[in-house]
Amino acid sequence: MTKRAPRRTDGLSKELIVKAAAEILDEGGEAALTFRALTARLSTGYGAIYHHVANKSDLLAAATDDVIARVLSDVVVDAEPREALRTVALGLFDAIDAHPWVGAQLSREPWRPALLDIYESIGGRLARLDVPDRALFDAAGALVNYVLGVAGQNAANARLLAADEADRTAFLTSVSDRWASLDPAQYPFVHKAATQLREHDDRQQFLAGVDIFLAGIATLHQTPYS
Amino acid sequence: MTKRAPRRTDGLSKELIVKAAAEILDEGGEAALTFRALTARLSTGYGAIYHHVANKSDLLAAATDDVIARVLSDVVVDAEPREALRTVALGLFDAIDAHPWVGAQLSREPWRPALLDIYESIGGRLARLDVPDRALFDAAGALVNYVLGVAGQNAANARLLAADEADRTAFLTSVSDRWASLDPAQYPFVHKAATQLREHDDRQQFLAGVDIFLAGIATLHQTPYS
DNA sequence: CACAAGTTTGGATCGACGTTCCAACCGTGC
DNA sequence: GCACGGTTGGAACGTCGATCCAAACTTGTG
Repeated sequence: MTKRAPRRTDGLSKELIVKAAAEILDEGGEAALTFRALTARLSTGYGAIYHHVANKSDLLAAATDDVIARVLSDVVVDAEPREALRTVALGLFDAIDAHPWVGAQLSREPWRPALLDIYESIGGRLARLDVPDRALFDAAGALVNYVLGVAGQNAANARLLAADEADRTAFLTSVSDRWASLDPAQYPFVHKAATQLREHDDRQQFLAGVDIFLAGIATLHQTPYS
Repeated sequence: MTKRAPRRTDGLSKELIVKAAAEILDEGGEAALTFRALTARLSTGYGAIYHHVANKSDLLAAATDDVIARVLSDVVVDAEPREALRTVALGLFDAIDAHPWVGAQLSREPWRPALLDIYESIGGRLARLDVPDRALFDAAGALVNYVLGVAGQNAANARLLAADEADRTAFLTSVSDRWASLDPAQYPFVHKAATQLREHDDRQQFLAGVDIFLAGIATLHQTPYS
C-alpha cells in the first residue's frame, strides 16, 4: 500500500511554471529543462504541469516572451531614434547573453509574440529615421535577422562553454590558435583574423555590426530604389 | 534459434552514411533523421554506423560541411568582389532554402569547418573591397551573422511548412491577416507591414539586406574609426 | 593452407525523454 | 452531505541516442 504524496496547498499556475522553467534554463542550460526536473522543482506531477501548459514548445515560448517583453519595455519611448535603436539592440544582446536559451528559441520558433514585439520595436524606430516606406520593410527584416544571427551564435557558444569566464578565454585562444595555424594561402582572411578573434569583445563587435547596418540604412534616402 | 541477417558485401563508409543522412533530411526534415531510419535505409545496424560516425552531431555537421563546401566552390574566383559577395550570399540562401536543415545546423554549431569556409569566402572578398583592416573583422562578422539569421528563419519556416507552395501562400496570408488585425495604436509598424509581408519575396528581401550591409560597409573608408 | 589478431558489422539493450492517461483529491453549489 | 468539475500526482508507453558484444569478415604470418 503505497500512499500518494499529499496534494499541494497553493495553486499552480502557468506563470509559476514558466518562472520555474526559466530558473532551470538559467542554471543548467537548455538540456536541463525536462519535465522531470520541473516536477521535482515544483514538487508536483506531470499532469499538473500539462494542465497549464500545452507542451514543451509552449513552455519555452512563454519563457522567451517574458524575457523579451521585459527588455523592450525598458527602452525609453521618446529617445532619439538612432540612439534608441542602439539601446534596443544592445538590450536584446545583453538579455540573450544572460539567457542564451532565449537566443536559441528565437531562431527556432520565430512566429511567436516575442518576435512580433522585436519587429515592432525596431521597425517603428526605423520609420522615425525617415527610411523610405518601400525600403522600411526590408530594412527592418535585415536588422532583426542580424540580431537573430548573433543570438543564435551566442546560444551556441553558451552551449559548449559552462558560462565560466576562464573557459571563455581558453576557448577563444584555442580557436584563435587553430585559425592562426591554418594555411595562409588557403585561408588568408581567417588566418589574419586570428589575432582579432582572440582580442575581440562580443558586445562591441555586435554594436559595430549595428552601426554598419545603420550607416547602410542612411544611404537609402539618397539613392531611392531605382 | 533466430538467424542473424547476412552481412553486407559492399563496405560502408562515412561518405555513404552522410549521403544517406542528407537524403533522409531532404525528404523528411530534421525530425526524420534518426539512427533507426538510417539503419533501415542502409540495411545495417547501429554498430556499423557508430563505427564510422562519432554521434548524431558529427553526422549533421559532416552533411552540412558537404553542402556548404559545394556552394562556396561554385563561386567564380576572380569576379568583381562586390558582385561576388552578392553571388556568395545568394548561393548560401538558395542552398539553405533547398536544405533547411543546413540553416538550423549552422546556427546551432557554428564552430565547424562549414562556418570557417563561409567566413573566409565573405571576409576575403570584403578585404578586396578596400575595407580598412581594423573594420574588416567586424564587417565580416556582421555580414555572416546576417546570413545566419536568415538561415535560421528559413529553417524555422520550413519546419512548419511542408515545403508545399500552396501551404506557403496560405501561411503568409494567414500571418498577414493576423498582423493587419493588430491594434494600429499598439503595433503601428507591424500593422502597416502586413501588406508587404503578404507580397514579399524572401529571396529579394534577403538580397536587399545584403545590399544594406554592403552600403554600410562602404561608408567605413570615408569615416575611419575615430 | 592454417590460424591468430585486428577490423567491421548487426542487433539486443539501456537510460532518458516528452507525452498520455487515469485515479485520487478538493472546493463549490445545491 | 453529496455529486460534480476543475485540478493534481504518478504509472506507463513509445521513441530516441547511445553503448556493448558476439558474429562475420579481412589481413598478416608461418
